[in-house]
Amino acid sequence: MPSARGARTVGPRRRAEEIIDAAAAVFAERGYHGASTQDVADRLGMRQASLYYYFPSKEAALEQVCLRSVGDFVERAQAIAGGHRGAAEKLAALIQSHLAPVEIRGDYVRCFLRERRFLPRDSARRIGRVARRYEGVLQGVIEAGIEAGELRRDLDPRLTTLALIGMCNAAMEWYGREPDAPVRRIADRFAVLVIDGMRAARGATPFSGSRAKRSGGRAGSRPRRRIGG
Amino acid sequence: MPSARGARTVGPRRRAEEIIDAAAAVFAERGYHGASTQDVADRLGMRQASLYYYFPSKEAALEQVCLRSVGDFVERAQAIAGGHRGAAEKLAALIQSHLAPVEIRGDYVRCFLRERRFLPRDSARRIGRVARRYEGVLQGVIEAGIEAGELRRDLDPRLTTLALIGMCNAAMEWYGREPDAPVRRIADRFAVLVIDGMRAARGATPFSGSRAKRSGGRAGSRPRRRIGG
DNA sequence: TAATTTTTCTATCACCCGATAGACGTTTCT
DNA sequence: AGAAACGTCTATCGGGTGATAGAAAAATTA
Repeated sequence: MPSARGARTVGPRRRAEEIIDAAAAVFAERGYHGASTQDVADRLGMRQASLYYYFPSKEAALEQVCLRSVGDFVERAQAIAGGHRGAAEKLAALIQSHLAPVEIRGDYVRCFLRERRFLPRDSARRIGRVARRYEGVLQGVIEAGIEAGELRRDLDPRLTTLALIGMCNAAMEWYGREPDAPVRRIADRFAVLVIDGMRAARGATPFSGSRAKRSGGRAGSRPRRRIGG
Repeated sequence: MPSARGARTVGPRRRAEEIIDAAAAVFAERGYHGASTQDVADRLGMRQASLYYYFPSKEAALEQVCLRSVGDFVERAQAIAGGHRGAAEKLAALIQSHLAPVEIRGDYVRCFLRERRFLPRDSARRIGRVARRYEGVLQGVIEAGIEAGELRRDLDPRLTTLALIGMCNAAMEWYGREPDAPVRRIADRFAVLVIDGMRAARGATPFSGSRAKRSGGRAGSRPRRRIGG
């Protein structure tokens, strides 16, 4: 039975992943700069210096965490976007897909969202590219939906994409603290919320008119009443 | 002419605010733990030790930043919520109000959003109370809107509130990097996006059916179909 | 079992960080 | 002008940090 020194509790390549797991957990909890390599080592029951057998630097560990976090996000999104369903359905599926990892990879995702900016320039750029590609997939679905007449023509695809992603990312923060909010439920509610707002109006008049107002009088947007459908 | 030592460039109480400004900027850029008191001092052209004339600790500086960030958020929200307009209008105004500080207080707000969790327990709790009160104001507007029949009855007020806030908070992150996206425009788009999704449907069919597809009879909450109206 | 490789350990370093103490220049008050 | 308060400085300290070097234990291979 292995113990004390040179112990190997698990398979050969598996140990490295355990260490990344620990790093993700610690970074997510205390923040990259707030966490020390000692914290990571403690969580693994090993010595701080031993970590450097697996990683050349703390930054490299963060990079690994972020890379695994980003993982197959893009691929899954592309798979959904490439399907034959309507834009609304695709978006609902994309929301579900975006939110899903919070359960089993919450630490990774949170770490990515909050600590990615501390990566060295090179890896930051590489990861940034992936993120931008992901945004592009979403935006593509929205643009196609507009083109097809399924979504409102006055949508700003870029802002809508960012709104959607931001909303989901925010959920990563409070997920687990909110009672009665499993991923499925959150995803469903989010989908209804924004997708119904994006749908091409059937009979109703969009809220548009009231927006750019406000310059004249008081702060508020005096809304004109909607004409019932 | 004041210079070198003991110089006072500005009024008596004003200096402290300059220092908080610098702290906010530095904390926002590098993160609380990633930023050193030296960084703050550099930005002010003063010595690191001199900061401690104004603040007993780095944590105290962070607390000040967060307190000022939270500022009059709640009051402004309450003012809007207390008005006599409809829920949709109030929400649009709330979005605008929420987003507004990013222009002149971006550093503060970003610092609050990202670094608040590193505050010592006591101040974290105090600030947490403020944040929760703010959420409550928004949620109250939504609940009132539902009650009044202006907003969809099947909205989850809590999740909707969090979605709204999360969407806006996310914008704080990318604001300034997105071209052609002044606050006003973002606020308008966001308002259209979610508020139209929240409105009590007049003719349109909600999206419910297509969502839960993919579950194949899984645990999830089978979304109940809305009865139109 | 002996040799080799893999993994962990001990020991240590150079550095930076937050914080304190006390001197010194500046401003304000009387 | 003299005293008091204010604001900044220099100097320094204890402690934690990321990282390196090399010994040693465990696992693997021959």
